[in-house]
Amino acid sequence: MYGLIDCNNFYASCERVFNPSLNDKPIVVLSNNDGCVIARSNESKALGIKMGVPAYQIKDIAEKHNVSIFSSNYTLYGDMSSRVMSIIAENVPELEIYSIDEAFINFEGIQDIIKLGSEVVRKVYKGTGIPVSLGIAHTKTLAKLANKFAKKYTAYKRVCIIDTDEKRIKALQLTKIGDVWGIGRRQTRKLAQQGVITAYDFTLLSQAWVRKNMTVVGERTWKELRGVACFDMESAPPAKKQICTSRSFGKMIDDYDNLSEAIATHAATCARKLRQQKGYASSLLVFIHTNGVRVDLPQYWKNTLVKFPIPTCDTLEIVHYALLGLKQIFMNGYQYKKVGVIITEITNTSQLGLFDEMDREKRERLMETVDRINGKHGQLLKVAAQGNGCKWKLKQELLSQHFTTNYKEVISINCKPK
DNA sequence: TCTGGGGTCCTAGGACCC
DNA sequence: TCTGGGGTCCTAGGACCC
Repeated sequence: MYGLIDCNNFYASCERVFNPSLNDKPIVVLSNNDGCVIARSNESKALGIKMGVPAYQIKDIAEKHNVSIFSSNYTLYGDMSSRVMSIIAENVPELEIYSIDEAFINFEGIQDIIKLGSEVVRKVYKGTGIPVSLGIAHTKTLAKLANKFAKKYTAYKRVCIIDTDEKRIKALQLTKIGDVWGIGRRQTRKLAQQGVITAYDFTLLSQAWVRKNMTVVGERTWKELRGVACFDMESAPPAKKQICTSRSFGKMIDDYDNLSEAIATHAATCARKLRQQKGYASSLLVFIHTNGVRVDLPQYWKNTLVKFPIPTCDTLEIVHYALLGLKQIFMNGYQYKKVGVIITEITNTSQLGLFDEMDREKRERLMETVDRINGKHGQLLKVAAQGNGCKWKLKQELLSQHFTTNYKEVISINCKPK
């Protein structure tokens, strides 16, 4: 049996843990640059605030109902996530971290799954203050479905199991096809033309039709909903094949110097992520573009691929090549909105070059030291080309404290002497 | 005026090889 | 008049996820 455990309204819950006065109050968390809504507490959902709407569109409703609005605080959410995950991992036989707020559990060999599941849910809440829900079933897709029921109906007490065919069919009949894991907007529309409205309708289609019209991807979902497992546990996440870092600017940027600082910073971030997975890259892609929404301004979208002579994970080298790429594509006279770096052709070994003159061992030691210091002190050491980022940084006007990762921002409690 | 960021997988079609 | 067959690799585009 598979379990899918998932944090309820994760980002909103994280904000609440350190600010209990927000319990039972509407909260929303915004995307980077305070752009649009990416997380809502139940109270905000009840107010009709939709996922993904631009922040300015909820201004009125937020004022009227006193909604607390936060910029994304990924440092806090990432740290809370690892606390949640480690508590789960301590209590179950096998865990697959699927996203920042979700994990699959393998319950193979467990006698009383509901008992253990309920205990994990309780322990996570007790240990972190984050409420979680658990769905259990024979396939991952059905476990996802069970999880939705665990969240929706309080009678389940946050744990819902689909362990009989009767329950499975009932759950499928109550689920709209678009809410199934793996069925997106496009397929929902296509299926509606076939008269498919619920997940149950979908399972009644012929396998041949599904295969022909929805490829093997759709066929796997079809099988999983019928109780045939197609997705196994993946405990050690496979190394990434590409690593991308990009950001939109808070304000548009038109000069080369600021653009190059942003590119250098993204390249350095990519290099750090690359070293974390012990990889080496052979090329990178630099891209820059203007704001497509502003049709009144001249538009420019461009990217370029830079090949490395020798695969590397060295920040200094990768920043250097990224800046070479930027030089090739930069054009004066445009208002740039977004830039990024994508590292590609990742391998786990580096083939040394015959004419390579760099002392690679020494540089690897340097990078190890940099990573160690930055790991403790939060990106203290930088390449000079990264600059200070004051002109192109994110818009984050409503940021909460880094309660768990910065000594200066640890929560303080005022105790008045009696 | 204002709308995120980081990934994966699959398929079709073209280039190229023997 | 008539012009093979099988395979790999790469890329772009589409679809999906959180």
